[in-house]
Amino acid sequence: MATPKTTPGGGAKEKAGAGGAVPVPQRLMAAATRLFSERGYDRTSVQEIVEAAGVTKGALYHYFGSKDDLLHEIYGRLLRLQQDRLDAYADAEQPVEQRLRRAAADVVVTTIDNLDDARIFFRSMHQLSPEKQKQVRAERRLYHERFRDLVQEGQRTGVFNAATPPDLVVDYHFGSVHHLSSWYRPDGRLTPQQVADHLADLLLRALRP
Amino acid sequence: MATPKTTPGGGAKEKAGAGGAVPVPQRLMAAATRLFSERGYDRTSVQEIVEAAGVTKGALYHYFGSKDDLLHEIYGRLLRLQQDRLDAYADAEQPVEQRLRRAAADVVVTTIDNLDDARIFFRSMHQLSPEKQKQVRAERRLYHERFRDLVQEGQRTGVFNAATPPDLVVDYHFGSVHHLSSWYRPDGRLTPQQVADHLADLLLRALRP
Amino acid sequence: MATPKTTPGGGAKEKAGAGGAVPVPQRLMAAATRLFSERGYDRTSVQEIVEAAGVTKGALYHYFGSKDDLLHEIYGRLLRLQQDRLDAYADAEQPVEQRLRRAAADVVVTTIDNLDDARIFFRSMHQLSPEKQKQVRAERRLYHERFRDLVQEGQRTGVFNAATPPDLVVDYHFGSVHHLSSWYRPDGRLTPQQVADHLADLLLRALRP
Amino acid sequence: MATPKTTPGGGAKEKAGAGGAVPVPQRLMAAATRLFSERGYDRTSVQEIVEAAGVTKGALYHYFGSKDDLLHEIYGRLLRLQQDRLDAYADAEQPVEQRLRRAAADVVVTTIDNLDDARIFFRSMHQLSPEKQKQVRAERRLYHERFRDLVQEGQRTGVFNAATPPDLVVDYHFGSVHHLSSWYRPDGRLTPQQVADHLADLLLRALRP
DNA sequence: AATGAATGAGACTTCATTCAT
DNA sequence: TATGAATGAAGTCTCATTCAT
Repeated sequence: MATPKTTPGGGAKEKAGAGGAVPVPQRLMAAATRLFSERGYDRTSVQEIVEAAGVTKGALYHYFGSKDDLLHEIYGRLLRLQQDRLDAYADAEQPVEQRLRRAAADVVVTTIDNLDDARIFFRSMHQLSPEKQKQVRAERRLYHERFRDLVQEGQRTGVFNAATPPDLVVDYHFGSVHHLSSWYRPDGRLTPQQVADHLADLLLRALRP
Repeated sequence: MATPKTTPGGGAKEKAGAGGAVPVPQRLMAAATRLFSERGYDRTSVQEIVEAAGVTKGALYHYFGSKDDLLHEIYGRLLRLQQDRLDAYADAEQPVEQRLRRAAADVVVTTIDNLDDARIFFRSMHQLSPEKQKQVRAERRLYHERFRDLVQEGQRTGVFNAATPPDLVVDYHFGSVHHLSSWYRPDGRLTPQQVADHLADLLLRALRP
Repeated sequence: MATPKTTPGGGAKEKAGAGGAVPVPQRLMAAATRLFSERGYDRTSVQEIVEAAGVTKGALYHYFGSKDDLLHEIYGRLLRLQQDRLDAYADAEQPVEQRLRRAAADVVVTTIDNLDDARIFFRSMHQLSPEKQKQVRAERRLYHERFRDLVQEGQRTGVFNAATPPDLVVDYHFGSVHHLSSWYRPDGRLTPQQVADHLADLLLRALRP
Repeated sequence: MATPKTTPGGGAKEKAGAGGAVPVPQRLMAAATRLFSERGYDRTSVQEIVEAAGVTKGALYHYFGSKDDLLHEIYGRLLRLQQDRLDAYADAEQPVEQRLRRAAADVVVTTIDNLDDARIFFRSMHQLSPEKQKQVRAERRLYHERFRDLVQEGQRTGVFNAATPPDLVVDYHFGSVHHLSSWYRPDGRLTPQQVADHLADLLLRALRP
């Protein structure tokens, strides 16, 4: 694998002259994200991606080792984003109740803001190559555990109802987060923030002692 | 299109002589269900299905109009099952609190009992042909509305907290139901009934006034 | 892999009506043999093979699992032929001198008669998949050993000069056999039988005590 | 086409400062030789060659006009070497019997010492461009004829058996030389010199009157 | 009721080579 | 002297479906 295949889009070399020209790797990622989200990974051909990005197949394979790699990059982008945000909320100096509420609401807003990524995530994960899947799952587990620790802390300190196993509580909340990409429409009645507040409320109410 | 393609497996014509032989359409459905669940709809070839069912391609196309039809049948099977059960719980003569709790728990157990069907449902819906997808969505909406009406009834009568829009409550719960196929393992610590009770508890607690 | 992929061309079902129609698998083998010999395995595309055979790519992959399989079949055909003939000569009731001479001459004639197969054999063996290569090598080794045993027998009984290790004698002779496909031209001065007699003479003279 | 493409590696311009650094053209030739021998010409990509040599594609195309050129260079190197050695042996002041024996043995040792080159030679010649192939064949013919003249001389003077056409004798011997790259292993029981002596013995014995 | 040979379009990927820098 | 992004053609193989039997 040639060098550029590792961190596509990392460099800042843009086409001279065209001030706002978006670099090829980014164009490819954007096209792939939209298409994967619209019609699914398997139903999107490499040909369609490169046409949408305005490049040739050779260019795609210059930057990405495989179609699978594109999917992996999309995952990585979302995972890093969400992990960073969760860490920030979890590390805050606040009562656990507030930390959990904010983290729970934030992941909803972030998911809605990146609804294409999210839809791809929940729908196409099993289409990743086994080894990449393993890697993604491992990162996902870290995220889950961080979230679970918040629940656990609240239960231990008596702030939350301890009747439900904390792992199950996390899956409960993330079920509703995953589900967002199935029903949320940007033109619907509720803003992302409103949805987030409602879902966080439901979670916190469910955890009241 | 030959006659049997309309309601495959409906008739009881089994291979003469072989008392317990499973009819071909059922064998095909079972094989397709397992394979679609394991590796996804697009990654399962018709050839693999017929091999797993022990028949030939001609036989499949004798009973089903297309690969797509198999998927549609799996959906129909699950949808009918869940709609029937929900109707029974919703029509019961009990306080709305109990009716909702039982319906919410039951759909969890039913989903776990049919985890392959459920996984296919949440993962491959967008691979159905547009018209079949429309039909499935319409049936799904009926189901959703029936469930929502229970929530609404409780909110109207003051039994449930009315702070959250009832549609959102339904999506909240069904998010966690969909998510089951991503994490539930039959060999895990919790039985289906225990998971169902926990999730119903969380829902009911979230709805406390 | 579907059934027909195992022994292509085994069945005798020919196109009704066309009395002398050659079955598809044979047509494919013949086209592949000619093309592989002419321009090498890697330089021959599947497209070219099916065009030469007058069928479609789908048909090729119906009968053969891969391009590699075609090559393997060509090998199998030649190996079986040569092994059978060597066995017949080696088992004959004759002095070892005559048995070796006849076997040595026969393999020359057979090689010339199947010069395309032979050229493919010596040129493209390393393009077989590793496991098929292993299998071919094993069969080849049996052939080599059978031939070597003849040399050894003559050396033990004093009929042949024992100065050279018998394995080396075999490689010596088969080197010249392999080389035939590099220089022999059907329109040259010597008939296959004449070449065979000369090469067998050289071998036998080299083995004189 | 830039100047250096004609005689790559001929100049002695090495990287200033790095005393023992091997010049780029040589590094490329060495890498190509190893890879072509290991996996064949067509199966070796330009990318692999430049990676193995530690340079980039641009560098390769700076020194060589094409991938094909690399192959041609390898041929040229071996051909020049062998022609020079044969000339030396053939011109020696010795009885023809000794001159032939020494030449025959020497080509065996030289071939074993350059087994990668030899393997490439006998396996990938047909992958050269037609015109380069013609050129190589012409040089090869000169070599063959020089060798044949030795045989002929011996036959004319009665030192060798004249029963076999001299061209055939040459092909006979060179068949076994070509074949070396198929079976000789450096870790085997026989040293290059021993193999050479055995093969020369066989040839000379086959030529006894 | 069922077979299985055959189709033909389209899938992902590789690669030698060029060219602006 | 050397880079490496980009090309574009060609490569092997898969697959849902049809149809004569």
